[in-house]
Amino acid sequence: MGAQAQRTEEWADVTPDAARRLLTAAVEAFAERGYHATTTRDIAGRAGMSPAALYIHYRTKEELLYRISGVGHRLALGILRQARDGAGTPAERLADAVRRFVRWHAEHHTTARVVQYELGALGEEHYAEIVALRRDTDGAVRDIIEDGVAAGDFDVPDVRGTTLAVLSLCIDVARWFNADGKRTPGEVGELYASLVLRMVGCAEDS
Amino acid sequence: MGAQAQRTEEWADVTPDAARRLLTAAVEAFAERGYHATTTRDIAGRAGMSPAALYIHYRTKEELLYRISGVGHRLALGILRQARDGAGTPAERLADAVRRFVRWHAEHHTTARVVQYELGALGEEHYAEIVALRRDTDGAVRDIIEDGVAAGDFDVPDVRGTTLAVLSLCIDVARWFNADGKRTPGEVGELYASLVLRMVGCAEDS
DNA sequence: CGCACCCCTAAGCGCTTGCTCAGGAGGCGG
DNA sequence: CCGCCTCCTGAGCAAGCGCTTAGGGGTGCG
Repeated sequence: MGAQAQRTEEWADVTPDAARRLLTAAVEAFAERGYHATTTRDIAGRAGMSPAALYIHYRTKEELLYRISGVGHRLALGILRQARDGAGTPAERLADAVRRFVRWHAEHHTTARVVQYELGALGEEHYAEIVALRRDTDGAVRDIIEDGVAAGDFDVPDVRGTTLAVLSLCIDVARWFNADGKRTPGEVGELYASLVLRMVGCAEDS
Repeated sequence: MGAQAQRTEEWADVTPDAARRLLTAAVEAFAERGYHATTTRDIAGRAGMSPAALYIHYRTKEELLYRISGVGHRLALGILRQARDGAGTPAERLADAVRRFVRWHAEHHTTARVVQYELGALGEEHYAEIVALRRDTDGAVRDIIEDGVAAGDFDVPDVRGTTLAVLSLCIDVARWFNADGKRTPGEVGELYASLVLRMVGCAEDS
């Protein structure tokens, strides 16, 4: 699946068409240069429109970031919750969560970069809303690890610290992953799943 | 040791005094807001000077970032090389490297944030120079892991991937670490050292 | 056809940005 | 006292910023 197909799928429910084109253009630009170094003229230009067209669909440049951040965070949270609530042993569910979470960060690394590294540019209220989503993200991973500890499958002296480390490890994939590199998103997900199982002292590897 | 003492120690060899004040002001500002969102007026203001004073000591705003990035990368590389070339088993040396690398990222998290997350704002030539330093950083960690594998102490199927993951984990400390939080830099370093030993499949924990 | 509606553009406003430049304050050798 | 050197400031320039406004063209409905 090409990047184009990914994008239209990821933002499929954004209408009208021009608003979606502006959103995906903003994702690209923010990921490449960062929010503050991106101009509204650049975004509009990538979408094939004049700078003024942006303000018909979005009130400010910050609103674009907020929309992107919201969609991305809800998607990431959904992935982790689905893994947490799935069937299988805690080890299987943790591996599944990491595999899919990492895979998303690699496959959609442009979106993920904006989602994970540009939240500081959000306005105060929007920032607070996003931070709440991030707490839920943390909670989902912690739940799985606590299940594993309770079942006696994991050996984790510091649950909160280890949760933080696991999430940090996965998130940082968005920073270094390069689509032209030799690792596929699936391979990175597999590697990371096995590393994380080791981090929680899980007896058997999967 | 307070943040002030840390700063004067870290940048002790920058002279004259005004140039050092501007550098530390730039570190603070870049870490808080990011390079592009920081104005030269803000930097000069924090250093207690007029905007024009900045250009007596530095040719551009980018040169400030370059200087900070250079000092930071050389410091980080030094920490890892010292651990690599030290005495002890590969496990001891890897744990030492992670402990001190993470500790530095936590203690100097303002500097580290600039060093690790703002390199995209560097000019082309400066960027290439810094990327070379980062390759050396990767090499130092890989050396230790390869030693452990050769000695039969580590079980690492994918050395390059695991090296990448270990460094990524440590670097990301700069992003989330909060000086007001309940974990001290030393505690985080200790936790991360034990997690990394598990990642490399090291038989005994230290 | 007439007209309202939506989507878009050309032009530009007010402001901030990185950076420059002429000149002033203070120390120091003669 | 002078003249020089170092370090710094006040004022400001050209360019680029986010965003606004007045108006044009296409489409669908009566």
